[in-house]
Amino acid sequence: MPKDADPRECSVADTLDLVGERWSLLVIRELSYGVRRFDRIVRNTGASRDILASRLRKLEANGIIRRERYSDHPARYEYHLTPAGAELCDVLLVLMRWGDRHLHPDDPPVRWQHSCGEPVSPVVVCRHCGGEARVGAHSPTGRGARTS
Amino acid sequence: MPKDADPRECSVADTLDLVGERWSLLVIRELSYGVRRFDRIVRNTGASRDILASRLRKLEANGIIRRERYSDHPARYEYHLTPAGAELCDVLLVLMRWGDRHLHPDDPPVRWQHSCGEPVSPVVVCRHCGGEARVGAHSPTGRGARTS
DNA sequence: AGGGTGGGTTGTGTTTTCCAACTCAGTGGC
DNA sequence: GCCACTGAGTTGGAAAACACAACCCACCCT
Repeated sequence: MPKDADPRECSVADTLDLVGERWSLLVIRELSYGVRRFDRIVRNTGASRDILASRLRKLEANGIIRRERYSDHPARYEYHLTPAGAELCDVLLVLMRWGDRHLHPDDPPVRWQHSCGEPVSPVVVCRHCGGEARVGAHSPTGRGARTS
Repeated sequence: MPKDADPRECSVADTLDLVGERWSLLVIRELSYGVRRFDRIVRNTGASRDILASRLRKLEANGIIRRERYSDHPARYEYHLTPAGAELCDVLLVLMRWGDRHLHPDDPPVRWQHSCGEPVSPVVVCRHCGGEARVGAHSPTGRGARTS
């Protein structure tokens, strides 16, 4: 951190401290697809095995994933999302939507079917009024709200 | 990339290639707060100056931010979100909500006031039916949809 | 006995990132 | 004129993160 830094207090930054390193969100993506085993996660993400091992440890330490033994002798584990981890799927969905729109406008690599029968097309809305929400639409308040 | 890797085709991964490096999303956060100048972004994010310079170049090259000269002699620039960049604010909002819930349950560092008068509390919904959307609720289809 | 799978760890490089210090062209004070 | 300050970077050297093949161990199958 440079000496002249005075970082904004911010939940975005704090969340990224937990899941913002390379591969972490892709691990969560794999778990959300139902892929639970080390080797499969390596194959599907492209992360190297040592880094993946360390990411899994960190995510587990922070209560985002849970390790479950499915065999003793030899010890074998599967990884699952905790409820807190599952809430991060929102983030994936919004990232996916941006990439679908801006990087694959004609053929999204994956579609999720929503319970309404349509492919999911996620929007972020205000839970109070249902209107679209966007950072910057109005002014922020609170400890981290400085605008310069 | 390990030899046995066969990474999933995925818009999440492709989006993270553009904005997933450390500091990139915090740069976008600062621009969304109306902070536009190099030194202020350094101060508010805590990124080092060289890394910030390289992130700004990359984001500009990918059409997420735009550089605008506000002084000649000496040349001085401000940074702005492009429309594509502004759409990434959704991601920030969802990350912020997760951090507010799980890391600052009692006192969120920042609140955004929505046009309805309430503080914004973002939810991700399906644009077709308005119901809550979540990855994993139903099965994926498409080129990147394998579940093992 | 030989090969394959699962879940890692180790050793050894390569690449990023960090941070202070420096630059260069103005601006404001006195 | 002289000094300090600001803005927007760039540079050099050290530290941290990352990559990748190779190894390990214990089962399982044939």
